[in-house]
Amino acid sequence: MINQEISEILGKMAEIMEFLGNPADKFRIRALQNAAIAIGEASDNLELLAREHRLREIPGIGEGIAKKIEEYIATGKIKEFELLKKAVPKGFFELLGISSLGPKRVKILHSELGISNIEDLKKAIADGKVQALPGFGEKSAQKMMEGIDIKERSKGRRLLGEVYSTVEEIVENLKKCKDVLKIVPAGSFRRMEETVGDIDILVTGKNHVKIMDYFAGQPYVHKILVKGDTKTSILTNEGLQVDLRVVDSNQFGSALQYFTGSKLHNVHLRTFAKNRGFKLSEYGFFKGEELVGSKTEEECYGALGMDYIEPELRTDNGEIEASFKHQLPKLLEPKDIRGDLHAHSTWSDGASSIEEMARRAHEQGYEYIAMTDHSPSLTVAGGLKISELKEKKREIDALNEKLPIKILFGTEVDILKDGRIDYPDEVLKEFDVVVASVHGHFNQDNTDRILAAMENPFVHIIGHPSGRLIGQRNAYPLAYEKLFKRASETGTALEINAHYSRLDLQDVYIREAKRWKCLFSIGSDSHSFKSLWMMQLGVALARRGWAEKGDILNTLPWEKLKKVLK
DNA sequence: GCCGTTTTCGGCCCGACTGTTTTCAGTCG
Repeated sequence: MINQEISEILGKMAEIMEFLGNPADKFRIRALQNAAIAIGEASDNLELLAREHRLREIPGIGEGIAKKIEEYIATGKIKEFELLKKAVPKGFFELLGISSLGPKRVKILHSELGISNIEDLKKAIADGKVQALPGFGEKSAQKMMEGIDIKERSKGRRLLGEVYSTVEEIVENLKKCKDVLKIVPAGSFRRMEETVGDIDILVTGKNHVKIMDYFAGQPYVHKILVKGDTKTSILTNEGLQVDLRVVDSNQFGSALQYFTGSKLHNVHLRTFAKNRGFKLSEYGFFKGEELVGSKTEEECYGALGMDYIEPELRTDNGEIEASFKHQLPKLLEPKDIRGDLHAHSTWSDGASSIEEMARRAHEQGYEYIAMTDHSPSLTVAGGLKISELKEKKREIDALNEKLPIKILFGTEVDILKDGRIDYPDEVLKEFDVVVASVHGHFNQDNTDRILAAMENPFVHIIGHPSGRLIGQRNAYPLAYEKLFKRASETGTALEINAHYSRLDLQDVYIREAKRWKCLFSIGSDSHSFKSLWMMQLGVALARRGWAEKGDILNTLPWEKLKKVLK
């Protein structure tokens, strides 16, 4: 999305300016960095904001950066960036990607040894030239070689759902260390961002050294990157970086607050607090010299006169002000979910039978699960022909007689290229739940197709509305305002697809759609009973979009849901 | 370059770890 592109450019501009090293640019650099992060996490599409001349509503964006953004939207380029790029060696950003190398040292390497890319650097280290530079030594050369190795091994940020079980395993493993009292994963994982760069884990315990030794000695540790009394960083065998921080129990709250971030949330919170005479750090919240909060996060926020802010909201998008005014939403919680409204079975492209799916759903505490197998157009996914539906219905009816959970007769139909649905109305009306999704023609604006689907009285839910696959396929262009308006008018729910590769709608749009009073349904899009747990990711996504229980269809008991769907 | 319960000027979050240093700069989060 355009936000990511612009965020990257602004960040790179800051890096180049640091490289150039003009002292007068010190705070300009910081402003660019702040803006880059703010845009990366902004809950609004920049193109949309620019059109309405509302760019400066994003904290950190002023007149100068707003102009640059408008320039990029209009021309696809930022002139100043094009000029700055000419001032750095070709492999500059590649070199910066190496851990332990920043703009200052890249500059020395370039001016002293003419190093402009990773290959040059490897050679200079092999020749012993880097080690001989003032300020550099044998150790830093070795660090750089390790940094290159890590860069080549790691695949960048990973999907939340892909690291989920790894984090659970590491937490379970750390529990076995008898010096550890409390363990909580922090950072982007706790905020449930769609991707995570590394994993931060916070523990409390008396004997810091023993805990660090225990952690560093585990079989999943491939390499120790940093090891100290309060922080140890390792690389797992799969190339995932895990940072372990140890604090005393009485500092758990302030430390958890700090290590949960986001960076922008913390910077804003500290500035906010500083203006009121407080000083915040991971060791405590202080008013002057007096400690006013440190044991729990509630105590810390409370000391500032604020309500507790849920981790998913800590993106610096108005949550600090809302908390201070006691206007935060009461967020949806996992226990509010009574069923799953999007799941597949062996009837189409799933790996589990309806019975297996239903049994696991019951174990998760659900009252119902909708079995929404594909429709005929999706031949690759074994979509059901009309003639097969009766048999599937009979199976569901039989299972409903013997299982302690209600199985809903559902379907995920295709929205065809012209907006029609690929079952006729007299077939559609037999289903309990109809999810309508776009499964083809991704490279066009699909607003009209989806609007047409919403007009169909038998369509209850628009599945994965934007069609994106994280890191693989961009969302197709959509006029979101039109969709939200019509969804609200027709009572068509928008899906919050919980599958970790989709997470669609995104938090940005959930929040926007909520302003239009749209309804949502959360579906795991599971193709196996083993995937039903992904509902948690969908709940977290909904929370990141400020959604409350009343916004979500599948918080309703079946008897009420049935009426809403009709 | 951004921002405002002290401000349209004068500040800009705070600390750990590392390596190369005799007191600190660079990097990272």
